[in-house]
Amino acid sequence: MVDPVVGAWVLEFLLRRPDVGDALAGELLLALPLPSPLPPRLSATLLLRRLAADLSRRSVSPRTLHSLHLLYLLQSSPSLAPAFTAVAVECTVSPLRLRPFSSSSGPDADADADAEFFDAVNRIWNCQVAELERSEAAGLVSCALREARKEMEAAVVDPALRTELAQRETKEAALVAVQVCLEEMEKEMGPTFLEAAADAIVRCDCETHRSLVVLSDKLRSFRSIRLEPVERGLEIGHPPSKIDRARSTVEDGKGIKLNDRNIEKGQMGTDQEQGYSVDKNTMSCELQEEFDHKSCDNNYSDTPQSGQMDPVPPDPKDLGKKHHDIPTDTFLHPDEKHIRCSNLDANTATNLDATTMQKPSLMNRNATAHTLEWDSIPTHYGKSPNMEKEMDYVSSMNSKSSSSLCETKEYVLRRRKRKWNSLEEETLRKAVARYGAGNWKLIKRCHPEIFERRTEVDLKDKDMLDDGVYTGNRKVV
DNA sequence: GTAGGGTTACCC
DNA sequence: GGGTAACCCTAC
Repeated sequence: MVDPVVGAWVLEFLLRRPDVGDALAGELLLALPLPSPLPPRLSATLLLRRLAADLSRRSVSPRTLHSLHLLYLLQSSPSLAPAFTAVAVECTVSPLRLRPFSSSSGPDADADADAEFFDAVNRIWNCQVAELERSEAAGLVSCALREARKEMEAAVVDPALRTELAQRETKEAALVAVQVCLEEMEKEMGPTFLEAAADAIVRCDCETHRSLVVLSDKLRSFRSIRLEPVERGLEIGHPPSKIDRARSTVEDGKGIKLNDRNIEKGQMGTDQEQGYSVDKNTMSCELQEEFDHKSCDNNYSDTPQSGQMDPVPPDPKDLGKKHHDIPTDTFLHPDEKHIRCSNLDANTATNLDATTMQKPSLMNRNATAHTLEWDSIPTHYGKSPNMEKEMDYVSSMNSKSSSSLCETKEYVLRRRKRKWNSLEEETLRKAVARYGAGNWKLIKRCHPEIFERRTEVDLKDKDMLDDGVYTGNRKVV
């Protein structure tokens, strides 16, 4: 069994080799045992490879933007800010180039392109960039970025400016900026750990030997903190090794895709219903889900190609956080992440009480059930893996205490009823006017603080109520 | 993810 | 007890 720390060294070395293709890199990432979270240096290497892959395909996408942001958090470099600006502009402007040149295509195509542009302006400039300015990554916010933001916002109300932007060579500028950034950052990173070690051995450089020993000790102590519980967990359940899993995936003909999307809702649901959970100290499955959950999932749905490493673009709220420790799963395909999580789940589940395992799904409706309210709202009904931990029961029944009610399984949990305040109502009204009714997910995402305690369905319900579409539960015809 | 309709809690 | 706002479920 390869030591995870050694696995990280080997992977870093191989990823820097130009003759190791993306598909092979993907297999290596999956097959090699690695520390979790990944060491920053390896994370940076992965992100640089991701950027290189984008360049080779001449692709500039929101993922490129996210890679640059993550790189900044890992290793700030002066070349990152210009690249970030150029990529942000290209990601915003690119929908405009889809507008038809001939008028025969009709106004609908124009409107669609404009709508995509408006959405990009909001998502990238109003959310991501605005949040960057308040975050630890504020160094990415240059004068050029501010100027670009003003121009993009001006283009929202100026059709002529949109036409002019559509004709600009923003893609070429972004590719050049990323290329420059890539070259500079690779230069700054210097040789890989293994290369440095090899050099030291060849030159018998005593000082470097000492530093290698110190570094090695540090890495080992890091491993002992983060990985020992995982190793213990793996011993309990005897799951297939990562190499086995990688092999079976290849044999299944699925190939290995390395991207980062949310764990399939259904898959997680199955685990929750079975009462599986993952110890926070053992693995970052829950943290990963939180990381995923906070990610902007709209507009990043382009299918990744096999063998690419695709970190997910961040939620604007997350832009202010340091992601020096990027979980291993950040670079994994959802299928593989699920394999990893479910294996660990199964291991952890062996320690669970049988009664916990048999707990019925909270989503099962019982017509005779009484209702309890709880304070903490899951973002999606029944989806929170920590639902039981988060529950704050508020009994609405005077005859029974909360504790006695909790002991039965016949009670449906219900959120505490909260009246809409004027700020929420006003914000919703404005948001509907701006984005249109029906874009509840977008509206919630653009006002996360105000609608923190509201679900997308709540927004819809409130809007319909205010519009007089229905009164209470009676639809107005 | 959203729409439509059902259920529940709250207020008078 | 009735009206209604808020919440929930489920089909698409």
